[in-house]
Amino acid sequence: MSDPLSKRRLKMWIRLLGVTRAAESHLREFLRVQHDTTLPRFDVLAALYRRREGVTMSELSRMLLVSNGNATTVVDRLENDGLVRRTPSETDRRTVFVALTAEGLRQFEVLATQHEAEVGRLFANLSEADLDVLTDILKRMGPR
Amino acid sequence: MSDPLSKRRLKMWIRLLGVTRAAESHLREFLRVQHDTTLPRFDVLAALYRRREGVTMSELSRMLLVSNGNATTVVDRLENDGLVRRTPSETDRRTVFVALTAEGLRQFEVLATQHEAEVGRLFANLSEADLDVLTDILKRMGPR
DNA sequence: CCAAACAATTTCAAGTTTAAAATTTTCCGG
DNA sequence: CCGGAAAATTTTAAACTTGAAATTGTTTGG
Repeated sequence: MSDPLSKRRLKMWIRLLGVTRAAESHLREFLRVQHDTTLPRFDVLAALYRRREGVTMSELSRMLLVSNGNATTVVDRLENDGLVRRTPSETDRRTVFVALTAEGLRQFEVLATQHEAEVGRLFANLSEADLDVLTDILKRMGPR
Repeated sequence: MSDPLSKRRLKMWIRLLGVTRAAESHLREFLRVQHDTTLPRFDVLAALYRRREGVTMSELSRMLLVSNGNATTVVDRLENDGLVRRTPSETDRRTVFVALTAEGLRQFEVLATQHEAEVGRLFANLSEADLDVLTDILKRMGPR
C-alpha cells in the first residue's frame, strides 16, 4: 500500500503545478498581447535587471533554472534586438558577460511595472496573512 | 509608487515559480534517468489513466493546459510507441477519443508508483498541517 | 434547404527547451 | 613546462510548445 501522506503530497503537487501553469499561461498571454514579447525574454531581462553589472552565461542559466544552451539562444535573440550586450571577459577568455543595453533597461522598466500590476491582479484574492503563510511554506519547499 | 501589497504578491510569485520549476526539473530528470521517458508523456498518460474510458483531444489539452497542437504531437508519439490508441467517434466524425492501450496502462502503473514516491521525497519536509494550509490557499489561487 | 457560424482536430512555422557533444580556454600536479 | 582534468560556452539533434491557419464536419437561422 502507499503511504497516505505521500498521496497527499502528490495531490498538493498536482494542484501546485496546475496553479503555476495557469498563472504562467496568463502571464505569457499578457506579455504577448500587451507587449509583444515572451516569458523567456522577460525572464532574461529581469535577471539582468537584478544584476545590473552583468552576469556570465552560466550564472544566467543557473538563475533561471534553464540549460546553458537555452540561455544562449534567448540571449542571441535579445542581442539581435539590441536589448542585451555580450562582453568578453578580460581575464578569462572562456567567459562572456551579458548585460542590458540602455534600450533594454528602458524597455524592461516599462515591462516590469505592468507585469507587477498583472501579477497583483492575478493573485488579488491573497491576503497579507495568506502571503505570510505561503511564503514561509515556499521557503521550506525550496532546494535544500 | 507601487502598491506594497502587489510587490509582495510579485515576490511570492517569483518564489512560487522557482519552487515549481525546481521540482519540475527534478521530476523530469527522474523520469528520464530512471524510466527513459519525459514529463509531457507522463502527463498525458496520467490524464488518460484518470479518465480510463478515454477523452477527446480537446478535453485532453484542456486537462493539461496545453495547446491542441501540442497534445496532437505528444499523442502521435505515444501512439507510435503503442501506449495510446485513437478511436474515431461514431456519432461525430470530427472528434477522436484517446485512451491507454493495455501496454500503456501497464507501463503507467509502474511509473505512477515510482513517481508518487519521488514526489513524496521531494516534499518530505511538509507536514500534514503544512499540506492543509497550502491546499487551502492553492484552492483559492485556482482559476476561479 | 443552405450558407454561414461554429466546433474538433491537424498542420504549420517559429521559437523554446533539453541533454549531450564539441570547442576553446584555464588550471594543476608532477 | 606539459598533459590531462575541469570549466565556460556554443552547437547540435530531438522533443516540446505555441498561436494561427487549414481541414473537415456539424449546426442553425433564415
